[in-house]
Amino acid sequence: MNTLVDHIRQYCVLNNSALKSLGLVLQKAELQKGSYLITAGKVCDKVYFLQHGSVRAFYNLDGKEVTYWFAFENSFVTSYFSFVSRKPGMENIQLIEDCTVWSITYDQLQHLYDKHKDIERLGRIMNERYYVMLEERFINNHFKEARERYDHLITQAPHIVQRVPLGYVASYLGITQETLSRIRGKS
Amino acid sequence: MNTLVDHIRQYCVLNNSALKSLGLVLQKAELQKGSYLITAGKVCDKVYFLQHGSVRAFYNLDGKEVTYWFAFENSFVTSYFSFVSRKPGMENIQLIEDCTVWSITYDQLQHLYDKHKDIERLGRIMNERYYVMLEERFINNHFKEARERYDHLITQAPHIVQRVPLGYVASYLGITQETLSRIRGKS
DNA sequence: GCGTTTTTTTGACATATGTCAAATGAACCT
DNA sequence: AGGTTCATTTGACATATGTCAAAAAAACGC
Repeated sequence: MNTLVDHIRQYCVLNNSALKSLGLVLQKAELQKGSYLITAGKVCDKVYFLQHGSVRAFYNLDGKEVTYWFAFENSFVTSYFSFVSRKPGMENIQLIEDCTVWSITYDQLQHLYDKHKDIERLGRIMNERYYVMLEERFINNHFKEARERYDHLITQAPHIVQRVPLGYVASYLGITQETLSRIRGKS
Repeated sequence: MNTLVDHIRQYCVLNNSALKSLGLVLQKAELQKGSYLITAGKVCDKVYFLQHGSVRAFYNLDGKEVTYWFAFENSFVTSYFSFVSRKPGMENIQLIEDCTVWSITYDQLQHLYDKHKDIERLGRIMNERYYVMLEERFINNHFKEARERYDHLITQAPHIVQRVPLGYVASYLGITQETLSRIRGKS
């Protein structure tokens, strides 16, 4: 759990009482490549912290799997829309590699929010940070050509290309696998 | 200020003490079409609540203005990245119509966060909601064709097409003005 | 109402990306 | 090592969208 605590410290400092409450509810799990954290059509009931491994989130769009983000060690993972709105989501989150995760349920988290102002603050700040990351991604993808998006990816997040099958990466960049293959061939 | 208070009530309930503190720091302003709330290269120091009117946010990319979102009455507006990270941003926010706005500075807001758990919670919940909205937009734009994006826009947010010049809408959809014009011609 | 400016549409053509099918290459299992 | 599966590349062609220039339409000021 120390990796998680270290990670949280980057966002804000929690007092000991908050840390202790958090420690009491966190559940550790080791999961296998290919299994799912969340599947479409269900209400997402947990937030996960990824200690080791990687996952992808994908939609089914017109019968095709459309991967739209990845997460790696030291990040939080959930089906954001579903978790926040308490409605069934459209997304699936699947392990790309074997993972070690820590999880907390929605009710547990709300209880921590009520009980500890520090944790409410942590939630507020984390939401801010994750918003900024999504915004950056949005701007990059929306206004640049496929080639530029790929170049940006290999400089900003080379681990994605290294650890993720090409088909998923293409989908992530919003292009077909063939186009990505051709872009790579010319670099 | 009542519109703002009503709006906030959609997210969560504030106790009277928090509401009073909020009322003490909010500044009202009437601004003219064409003027700017925020310009590129500066650290954004305020969050605005838009009571009347509309604004657009745009980047300068290779000498071209690229509009990437709009806001209308009853919504919050800021240069999210810059406001949160306290760094200069790349974005400009300009009034499309005359506006009535309420504003609060970064320091004032942090002070309210410290003083009132209710307001910390409001911040946390608002961040969640705005994240979900951005995510929805991201998914729509990233994985659908221009035509579908436009159709989605006129059903989900017809006021945008009605109140905003076509060039800005095209940019928002990630296409050129000519392409948008042709799409409209065929519907 | 009339000229001026801004916004939107249209045309001709260039380019980027998608689609489908097949070939190649890599990983995996026994 | 050989066969099987899965991942990636290549080819030929279709289509969507961009670019540049000009025309048409709408909004604006006097």
